[in-house]
Amino acid sequence: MMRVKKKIRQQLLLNNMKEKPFLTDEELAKLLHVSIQTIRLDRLELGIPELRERIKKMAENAQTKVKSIASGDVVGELIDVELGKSGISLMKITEEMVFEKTQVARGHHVFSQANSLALAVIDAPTAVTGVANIKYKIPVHIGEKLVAKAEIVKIRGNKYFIWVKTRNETQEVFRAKFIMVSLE
Amino acid sequence: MMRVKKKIRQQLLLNNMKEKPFLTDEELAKLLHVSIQTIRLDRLELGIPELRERIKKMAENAQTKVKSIASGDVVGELIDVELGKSGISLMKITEEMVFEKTQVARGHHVFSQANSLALAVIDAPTAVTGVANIKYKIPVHIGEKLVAKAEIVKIRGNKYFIWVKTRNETQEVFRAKFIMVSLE
DNA sequence: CTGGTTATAGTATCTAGTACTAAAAAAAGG
DNA sequence: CCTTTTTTTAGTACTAGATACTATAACCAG
Repeated sequence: MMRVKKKIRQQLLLNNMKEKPFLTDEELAKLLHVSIQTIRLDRLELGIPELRERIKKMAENAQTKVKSIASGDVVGELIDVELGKSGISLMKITEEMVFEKTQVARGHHVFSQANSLALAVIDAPTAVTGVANIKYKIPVHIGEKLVAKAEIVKIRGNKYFIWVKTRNETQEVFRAKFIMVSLE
Repeated sequence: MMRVKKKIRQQLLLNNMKEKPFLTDEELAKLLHVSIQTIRLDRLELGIPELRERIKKMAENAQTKVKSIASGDVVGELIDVELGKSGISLMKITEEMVFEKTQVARGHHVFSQANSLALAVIDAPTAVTGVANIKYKIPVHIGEKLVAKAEIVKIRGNKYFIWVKTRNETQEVFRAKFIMVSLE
């Protein structure tokens, strides 16, 4: 029944890789009670690269990820902005944005897109959100592309009144009224 | 004038490390036109770890970072939750949350904390945000600790009316009224 | 021109592997 | 039960990218 045992061991190996990818062949060998050579054969068969390569890849991915978060002054992709008037932003709902259970997007992501857009359309050096009135009309799911449209409806002193409406492919899913305040 | 040259070279080395930390001693040696040994002496003096250690650290940081994002079902730290009644959440404003220019927190982070908390206090399997009424009272800066308190004020059918008030060390910085809708 | 700093050279050693060969052990088939 | 095949273990040579250490060369200044 070694044929079964091997498959099971390789499955265990794969699981281990996902959970803790920092183990050397030696440690893995001890963990699975086989020799180092067996581990290496298994890695070869399964196409799992060596520890250093694994770590390297993680570090590389990390770099790009950190960058994309750091440069995340704006949530969503600004498609078109007419400063002081209106703007359009696009955002795709990814795996990280949804609840595992329901695959429904966490509310604050939809909010973040709208809030970022509202901020982007203001023709002022620095501004903060003052008031927001928000309505989530229907839940948004993974994979959906959200298009948010912002329109400045009124400016009074240093206060900007902005409407943002967000649609998915077929209908309006969210709307918000912001009052943004420009500083200084 | 070798004394000056050395300092300059070490400064160059540091800059290189920041920009592209994936270079081996050998590549660095070629880049700075010195021998490998010189590079190693410099690294020793400057306390720069070897390539593999550098990569490892990046990968480790990445993992914890990814985890904290992935497990980010809840934004902020839940200190105390009385299901169906009230809850308290703590969040520290970090570098990534603020605008570079002003060091003021982006509005959606404060919102996210409140929204997550509102969701957490509901005694229902799944719920989404329906409506939110938000007021940012004063801008929040890097390093501040935000304490959000949520209170369920009314339940009508599948609708939960929740107040969230967020304070920093000294005053109230944000308040929100949520209507959350439990699904099914 | 001599002394001290800075740079280079070279060797032994380490880790976590690859690549390869050989042999032992286990399981399956007949 | 014996043979064949599969699986596992053992062992050697070699690699990259280092550390640690010693020795020597180059330079520059007083």
